[in-house]
Amino acid sequence: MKEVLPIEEAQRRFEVYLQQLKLKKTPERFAILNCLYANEGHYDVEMLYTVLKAECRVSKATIYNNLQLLLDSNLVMRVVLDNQTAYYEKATLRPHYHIICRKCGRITNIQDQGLLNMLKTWQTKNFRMEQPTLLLYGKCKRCKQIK
Amino acid sequence: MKEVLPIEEAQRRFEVYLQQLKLKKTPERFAILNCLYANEGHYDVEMLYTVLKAECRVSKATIYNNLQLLLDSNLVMRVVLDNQTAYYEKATLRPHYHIICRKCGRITNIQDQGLLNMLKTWQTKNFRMEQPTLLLYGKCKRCKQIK
DNA sequence: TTTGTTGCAAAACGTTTGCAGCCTC
DNA sequence: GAGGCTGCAAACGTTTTGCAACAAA
Repeated sequence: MKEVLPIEEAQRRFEVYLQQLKLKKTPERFAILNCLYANEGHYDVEMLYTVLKAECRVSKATIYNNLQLLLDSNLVMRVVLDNQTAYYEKATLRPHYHIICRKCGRITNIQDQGLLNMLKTWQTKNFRMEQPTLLLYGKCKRCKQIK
Repeated sequence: MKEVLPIEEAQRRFEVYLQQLKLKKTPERFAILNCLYANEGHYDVEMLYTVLKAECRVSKATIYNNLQLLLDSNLVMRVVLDNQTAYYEKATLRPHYHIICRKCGRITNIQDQGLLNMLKTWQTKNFRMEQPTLLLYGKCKRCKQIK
């Protein structure tokens, strides 16, 4: 679950990626990367904007643009919940899925090799599958108790 | 996969549901129900609006309002894809999951008791799970050939 | 007749685009 | 210095809300 690149390595790879595409190393780009890599958890654009705004001058347009860049570089992942909001998190080295509490909204990552294997054996001749999106909604321990 | 209520039964249940909540049986409400039950497939609001507009006078606000009602009555299901769009379909009697082709956008329903069972055994003491959302993105047979 | 429902328009969001000025390289 | 990148504001697309007119019960 903690299998993510160290922040310095992520930065280095992002530099290489930008260089390859002849794109510029702007402070805003690294601010977004750093925010996601320095923290656990899942951020929507609004949350990112709030956090980043506190430490530097940045606009939402820039955040949107650069999140796309970070997705393309595979350093960041995106998950869309059934509230139609996109959340961003640092990429994990192995696939993971999400548990979402309906009550408190908390998003937790889970990994399960058995499940992953099962899904892999599922390849039908009619469909070439990408990494599956598995969202488990429900109530977390804490919220279960509150009832 | 074809395990859905006959349209007449769905209508009857919707009537009962409306009655219980002392809501009115408006033609718009049944037009939406009928559209989803008379057709296979997954409709977003825009598609529903186009179809319904052709056969009767209806506004999008009404469609939005009544889709919520149909969801609450469990006669209609909603799935949100990673394009952040909500799609609506008639409810199936057993859980199903979705295969989505990245190329042509086609959404196909799948059922798998083995997978369902596996997910059920997954109940952790920390989480009470609702029906899982499983989205399988990839390329369908047809689009695989086009390459 | 009563009350919920409708269509329309406006508002409220989230996201994208256009553009003048700025900053990497 | 050139071209990409930024912030800002406007545009855009989707969903919600307010309201007067309407229709189901």
